[in-house]
Amino acid sequence: MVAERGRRNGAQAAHKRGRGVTRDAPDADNAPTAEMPAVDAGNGAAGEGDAVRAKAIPEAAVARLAVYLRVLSGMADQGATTVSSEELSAVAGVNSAKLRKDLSYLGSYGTRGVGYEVTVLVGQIERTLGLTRKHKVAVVGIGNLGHALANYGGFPGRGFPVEALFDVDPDLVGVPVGGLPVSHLDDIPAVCTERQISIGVIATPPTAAQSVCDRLVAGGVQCILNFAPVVLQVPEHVEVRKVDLAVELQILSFHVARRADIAEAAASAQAAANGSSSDSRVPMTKLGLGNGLVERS
Amino acid sequence: MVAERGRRNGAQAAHKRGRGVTRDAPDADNAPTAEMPAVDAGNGAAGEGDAVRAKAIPEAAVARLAVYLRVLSGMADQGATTVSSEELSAVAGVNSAKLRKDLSYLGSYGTRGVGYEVTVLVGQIERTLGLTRKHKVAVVGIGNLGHALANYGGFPGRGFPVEALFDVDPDLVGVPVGGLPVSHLDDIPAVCTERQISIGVIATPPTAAQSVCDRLVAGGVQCILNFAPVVLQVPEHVEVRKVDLAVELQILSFHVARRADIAEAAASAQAAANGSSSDSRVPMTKLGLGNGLVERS
DNA sequence: TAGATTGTTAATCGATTAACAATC
DNA sequence: TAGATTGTTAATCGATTAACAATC
Repeated sequence: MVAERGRRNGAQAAHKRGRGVTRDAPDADNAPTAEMPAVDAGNGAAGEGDAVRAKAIPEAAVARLAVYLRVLSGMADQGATTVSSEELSAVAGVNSAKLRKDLSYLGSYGTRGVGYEVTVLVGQIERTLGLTRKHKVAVVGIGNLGHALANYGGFPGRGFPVEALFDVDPDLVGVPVGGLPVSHLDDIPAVCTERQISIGVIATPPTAAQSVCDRLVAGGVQCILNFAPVVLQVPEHVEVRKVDLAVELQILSFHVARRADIAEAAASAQAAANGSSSDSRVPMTKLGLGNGLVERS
Repeated sequence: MVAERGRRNGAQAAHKRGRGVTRDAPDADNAPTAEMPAVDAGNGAAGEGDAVRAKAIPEAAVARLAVYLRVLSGMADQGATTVSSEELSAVAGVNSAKLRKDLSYLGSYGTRGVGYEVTVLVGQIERTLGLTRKHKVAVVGIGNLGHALANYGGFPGRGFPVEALFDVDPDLVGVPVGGLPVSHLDDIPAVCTERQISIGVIATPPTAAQSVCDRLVAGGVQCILNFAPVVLQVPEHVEVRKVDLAVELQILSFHVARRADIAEAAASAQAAANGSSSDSRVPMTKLGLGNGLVERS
């Protein structure tokens, strides 16, 4: 029942990620100090210039940087040359202070009284996100979703070329999908090593996911994007992101239900206000909605 | 450049969500104490079955509840009847205190010294997530991804039946996909209203997304799951979740890059330690991490 | 200089988690 | 009773954001 030793629990990392920074080394968590500090401490206080970037950009900020990048690219396409934090934050849908703080992780590329140069910002974000190099992708599980992913035009720019496809189905092996022939699951380690795949996308049924994950790791894959509804166990050095459709839908379901509850409460509160007082024991207090909540929307 | 009035910015909400709770009732937040304690103190264990749920479950906790539910269902299938927070948290990959706190939002369904009854927990989580009712889903954009989603077996259980499909392509309209005929984008409001769709899934190209979103909202859809890489503007009462493949990949890219930097830094620290000091000038500037002091424009 | 906007500080708010009293 | 485990408290940690000095 307990996670295997020597493996890191993907979900845990993911959850921690929510809270924090640079969560890849959960151990390094309370003592992140294990190896990094050695490096940092290496050049002591002087060490500004160093791999400071690597230090600590919160995961949430990284995700937002990717959004800013997209917005900025759009602006650049429309000929914008300069943008203020106020403008950019409005379009990206974040607080402008948060935006400036996020951008400050990149360094100091704005001009007071003026704003940011769009192209400079684009370049810096790309650099920080490591988009100046290519990351080869393998898609495992060529079902509906895998098929879609293999053909996906959405892999941003040409920075994430799909260079390997895998499936168990012998009928699929050898068949080209999106111009690339499908290989067998058994060949994952060899093919990934050979083609220098750095990102593995798992689009298999849940039962196969862990085994596929293990083979990807054996093939030297550094990061995994997991669409299978399972909590993957991976070694320390492997980063997992999870996209879970079921969870997304269930979160939405929760909100629908919550809203229904609120409406119901409002209705019975209304009823109560309309006269009969015998039911006063029920709704308001129970729901803990005492405040302006009701009339808000 | 600024978000339209009367609309809420999806991304902003999403980001806030990361930080927070039930943002809709910010008031009830700091003073839940005002009324609740009275109630709770009053009957302690009583009044559970109720809409207490509406109070304040952090979004992050909701997402985890969905994960617990999946794990518990698996355990139930394997015949488990009871589970401790320690076991469940290990499998779900979270801290056990966090798990207990999350479960405490449901009410008090454990037995000290024993643990939780699996079936009870499953039932309570389902109730809280609103899974006791059906949520009809519409998929808009029947391209690769939409196709996959329309056929997706992954929509959990039968709680999220796909009951409408839409696309702009006249050649697709009328064609059944996964047994359901595709309707035209223009019919979104009418069809959604008629079929009582509560969740809209947007799988269109980014340019079409906002307009599709507006029509879904016009059709009375309460929640949107957005796969298009755009920040959607929606009215207050509509909940948006976003799944952004590009952002996921870019986050992974960041981690690959960071790791490379760390390795490099470690290497040069090593080199430095080994004697020669002349190379200390290289990596720092090269990485452009000098706080931008030098090359400020 | 006057106006604008950045970059940063510090206050605030929320989420995580160790620890433990309650209690089965 | 002794052992186990929950539910909750309080300390801690991190993320958000208003506000403002720096400065273009």
